Amino acid sequence: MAILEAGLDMASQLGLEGVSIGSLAKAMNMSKSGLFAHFQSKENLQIEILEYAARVFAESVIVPALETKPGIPRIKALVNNWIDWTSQLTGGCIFVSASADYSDRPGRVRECLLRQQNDWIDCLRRIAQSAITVGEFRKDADCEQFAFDLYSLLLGFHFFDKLLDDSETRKRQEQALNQLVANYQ
Amino acid sequence: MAILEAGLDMASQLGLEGVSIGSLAKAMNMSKSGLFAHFQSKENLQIEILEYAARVFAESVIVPALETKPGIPRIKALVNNWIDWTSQLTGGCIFVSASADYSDRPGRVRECLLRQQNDWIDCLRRIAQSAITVGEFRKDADCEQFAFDLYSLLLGFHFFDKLLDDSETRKRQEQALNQLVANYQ
DNA sequence: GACAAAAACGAACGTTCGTACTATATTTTT
DNA sequence: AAAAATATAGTACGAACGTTCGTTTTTGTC
Repeated sequence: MAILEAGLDMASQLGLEGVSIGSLAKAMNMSKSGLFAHFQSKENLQIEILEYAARVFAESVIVPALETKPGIPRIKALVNNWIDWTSQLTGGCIFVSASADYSDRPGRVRECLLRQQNDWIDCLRRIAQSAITVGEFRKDADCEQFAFDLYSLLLGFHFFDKLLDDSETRKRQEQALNQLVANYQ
Repeated sequence: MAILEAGLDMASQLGLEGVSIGSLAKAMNMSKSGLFAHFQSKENLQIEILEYAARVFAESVIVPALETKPGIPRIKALVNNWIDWTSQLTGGCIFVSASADYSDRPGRVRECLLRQQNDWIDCLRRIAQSAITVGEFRKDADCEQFAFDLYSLLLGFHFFDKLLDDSETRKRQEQALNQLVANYQ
């Protein structure tokens, strides 16, 4: 849906909480009430934006990575896709900003986000597991720890890339990823 | 100032943008206009909260770490102080959430935050440098890279600790830190 | 105790927020 | 072609937003 696409773009700039019915309606050349009728509350709108983002994320980050050869190539593909995904969005990764915003704001939006992020961590863990299976990671490698390490790296990249305008961030990320992978071989 | 302390607490839960003059006044048992008179705009309030947070951060995270023996003990002290700082705040680290919120919101608040975060990265870099000086890091260790790696680790910890309620996060962070330090020895 | 300065107050400004109704087009189904 | 379902628009609402104003209360100094 076009509304959700515009909502996602707006949320990436201003955060999920910054998407107001009025401003989104204006961006869509619609009346407030006309747009509001599609969702029945702001909370529903936020959740639908989040779920739309998850669909885009899955098909542009996860699916293409899973089509790559398991092991280190798949890991690098996933990382590159993730970085492409964040630079595609105007403001930044909606899941990163929402995670900061909703860490202490109970409700259905938080629950939705939590479910999604748990799925994402699971995905990272499984990719490490497949690297073990094909023999590129040590047999006793800690997949949970790998998920923690890799997501930390991505979050760090996101911070340096979006807030600071450090031209060397991409190189830093590549070096960190190489070191990370080496630690598990 | 007591207002800034309450403002910092509120900002850690709701983000800097979520601190409204009215709600902060209510929390302080003051009138909106009485509180407003202290600052002359919301932007000023946000900046003063940010600078107050930086003062608290400096004296509770950085200063005690600098009193520790340079090298790995100082690094570990800094990390532990940082974690204490984040768990001290109700919601989460104000700098983390503000970095996500203001990555694409130009203005004086963003400039202030950017200055502070650059200082913080500098601090991480210097701590790596002092580890080289005392001979605990390789002579050719890349201090910039270390700052990137360590802050990524802290951001990752913050994410796992605040959003997910993963009881093993602390252990994951310790293991990642040990690995990180080992990579630079 | 008088007096100036600083701090807090209550009321109102115009705007935007999310939400609730009702009415009019547009599309789909029968 | 009629009927039903869907989408958009219009208007209004109470509340909260940041901000301004003039007034009162508190504080410190002589």
